[in-house]
Amino acid sequence: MLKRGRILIVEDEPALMRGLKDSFAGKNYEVLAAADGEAGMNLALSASPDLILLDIMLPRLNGFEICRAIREQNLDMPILMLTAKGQEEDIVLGLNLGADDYIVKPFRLGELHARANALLRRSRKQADICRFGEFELDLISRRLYRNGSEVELTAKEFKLLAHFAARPGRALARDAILNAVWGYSAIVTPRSIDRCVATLRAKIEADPHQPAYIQTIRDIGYRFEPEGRAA
Amino acid sequence: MLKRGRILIVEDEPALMRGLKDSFAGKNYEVLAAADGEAGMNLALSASPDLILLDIMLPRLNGFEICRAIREQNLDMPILMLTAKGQEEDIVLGLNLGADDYIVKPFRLGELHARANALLRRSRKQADICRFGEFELDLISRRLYRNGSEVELTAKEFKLLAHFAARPGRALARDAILNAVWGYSAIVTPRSIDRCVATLRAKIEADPHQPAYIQTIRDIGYRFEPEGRAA
DNA sequence: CGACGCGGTAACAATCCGGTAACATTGGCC
DNA sequence: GGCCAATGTTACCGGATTGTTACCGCGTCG
Repeated sequence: MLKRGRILIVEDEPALMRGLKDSFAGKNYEVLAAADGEAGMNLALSASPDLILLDIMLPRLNGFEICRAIREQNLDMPILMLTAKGQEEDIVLGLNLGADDYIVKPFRLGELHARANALLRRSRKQADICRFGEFELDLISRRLYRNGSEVELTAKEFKLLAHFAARPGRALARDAILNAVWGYSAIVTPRSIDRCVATLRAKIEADPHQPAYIQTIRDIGYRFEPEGRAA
Repeated sequence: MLKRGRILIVEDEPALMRGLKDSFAGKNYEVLAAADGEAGMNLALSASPDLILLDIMLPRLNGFEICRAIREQNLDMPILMLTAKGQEEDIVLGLNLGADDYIVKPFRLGELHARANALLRRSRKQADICRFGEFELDLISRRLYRNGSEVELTAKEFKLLAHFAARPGRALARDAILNAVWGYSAIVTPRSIDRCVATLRAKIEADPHQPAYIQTIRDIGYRFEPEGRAA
């Protein structure tokens, strides 16, 4: 059955963790769990969840540090802080570090779900089908069509193109792309990205030497132009 | 002075309205105010604010109805509900109707600001454009347009121009520019900056010998005049 | 077990800044 | 008006960055 989204829960108290896990799993979310800060950080970076529920007082690495580290990596999944620390300074600090919402224990489960949904709703902006030029990228069936006929993509190519298509017109830094598509821990040459872009261009560009969709910005990275190059 | 964003406050209690207005205006937001639901709805539709602070119990049209109506119009500015109704059902209802956050009176002003900032931060990522003269500098797509047609810039030129555009009308010392644009540790001739300014002028000035935008201040550095030279 | 395809690295080629140097010009100051 | 310092201008070169090709390891599937 199709999941509504992947949620990472970082919480060290076993009872609460179990409750959260069950309640979100019961609502048909895919749940990832981490009981300490380091494990949470690793999962956040490697599993690219759609939402993170983040406790603050955690062993090894606290929630504030995790939050800042995630944002420094240019990852922008929503973060909902979930903690007993209800002082205004803590709330302000958490939100300023890049959290999107902050809820104080003890909380009502219904409210938590509603807040989680609100965050997911907003980030889920991305439609299931992206159209650009004469192409259709179907994120559900993971297929790309050009004027109705399929263009076969490899897994990496698809992920990269989906990343591009979700960020039309924006200048994307090479390292940000590497983080998002390859994962933070991937130890790959910066050249891998060129290579993947090259194969993608070969498949979607009319003239790969004059790319209309995937433009390179020297010294920066790439930019995806859904309407093709205006020039 | 450049505003950080346009906020619409819909609140019927005059004292609270005044407090909110002052506190946001003091933080350099542009504030729109509405004292009843209908006025709020009209402003939401016509003024396209970047954020709406929405009371629920309002004369004429309540906050829930406004929220739903806005979302039905496919407007997606963030909505922060701000109300004395702290029952879980109300919170869940508000969030499910399309609100992005919900804060219960009495609230702490610092928390409200932090939450408003968090919402703006997320939605603001969409556009960051500096205008000057007939130019538009898009910091997101990293492009410069003159009357709609693109002017190609190199990485250094772009960085330099962005630096200028962010500091309109100010005399900028040469070494300060070097620090900011080249980096504190760059070991370059002071002439590099002239060179880069020269290429920039060649691209944006009508007559590079009579620069209107990038003026040199002898013995000091340069000054960027967004409206062109008054003389 | 072999073939194949994906995805990565390495090596090479082409390009493109961007820095320096050298010279021209300007402007201030006496 | 002339000298000097600061800036504009031009030409050139080196190196970093990206495109491209070739190759290889690994997992999958027949």
